[in-house]
Amino acid sequence: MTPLPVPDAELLRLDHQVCFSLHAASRAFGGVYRDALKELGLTYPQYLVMLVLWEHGPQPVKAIGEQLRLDSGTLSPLLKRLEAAGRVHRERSAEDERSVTVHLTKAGADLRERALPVPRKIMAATGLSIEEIRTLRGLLRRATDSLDNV
Amino acid sequence: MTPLPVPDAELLRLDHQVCFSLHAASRAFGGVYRDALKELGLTYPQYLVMLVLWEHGPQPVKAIGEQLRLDSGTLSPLLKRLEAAGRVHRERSAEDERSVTVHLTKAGADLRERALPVPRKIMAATGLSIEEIRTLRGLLRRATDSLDNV
DNA sequence: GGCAACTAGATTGTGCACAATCAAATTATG
DNA sequence: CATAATTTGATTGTGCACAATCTAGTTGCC
Repeated sequence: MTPLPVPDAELLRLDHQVCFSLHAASRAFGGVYRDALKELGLTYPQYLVMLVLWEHGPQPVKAIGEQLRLDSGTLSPLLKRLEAAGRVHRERSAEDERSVTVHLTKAGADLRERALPVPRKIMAATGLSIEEIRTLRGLLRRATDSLDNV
Repeated sequence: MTPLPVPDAELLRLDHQVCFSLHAASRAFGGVYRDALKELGLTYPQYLVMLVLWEHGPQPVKAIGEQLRLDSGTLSPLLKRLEAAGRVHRERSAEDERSVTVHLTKAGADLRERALPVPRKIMAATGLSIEEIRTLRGLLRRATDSLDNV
């Protein structure tokens, strides 16, 4: 079968829909997380960093950046704010002095307890089923992998 | 059937996946758009504004903000940059002097021609089929609508 | 050892997102 | 008409994203 040709102008309109949907969704999620995280004193990207540390323990800035695809220009000031807030401690490695290892403080580790109910709130707020969330995550992941290899 | 109970800790890990997927996808799209738009001299959010103007013609800042869910704190400086670049012209309305109408300049309107091939490039770069893109957009839209009503 | 290549972070500068606040204009209401 | 409430943008301040550049430390190779 021959696919129907789609004119450029049509695609421009569809693009409007798609890229806007993603942009809007990203900010809508951000807004709800912002509210949910306010009482924990975390911003959304800070929460991402904490999730990494809660799950995988102390690790260098480099490793955090790779998992979240963030560079040092974003992470350095973010980690300094987390450190100023007493959530983490940064420590230059003894073996390789170029490397800085980020540890949770006691307060940072304790914060995990209060973060536990957050995901359920968010998931409920999306109005999507677990199955749909899996589908969404799968499509996003495939798109991201593909886009990253351009 | 009774759904299996999912422990909080499990959800925290899933949350890691979901919110990170969205965040990463948003930035992955952003990166590819950034490259595609560089030669047009537009940033991604500026492109969103131009899409709105190309599609719906001159309109007040308020209307643009509603369509893109952006407030004046974001739009005001963005529109000033677009105006400085000669893409748009801002004009205070005669009937309601609180309102500022944004018009395309000739250069801004002409830019549409060069933007036409962009969506096809992006769509190809995602590696998703048209059908999958529709599914993705649908899920994002539903989640966004739901999240906005929290 | 000595020098080049590389790596980890930090810094700087631009632009976006959003909350809070303000000014000016318009509309509603008594 | 006069005042209050609302609406539209602009401004300010904080934080994130990212490119470009820099420093310091490490590794490879002769």
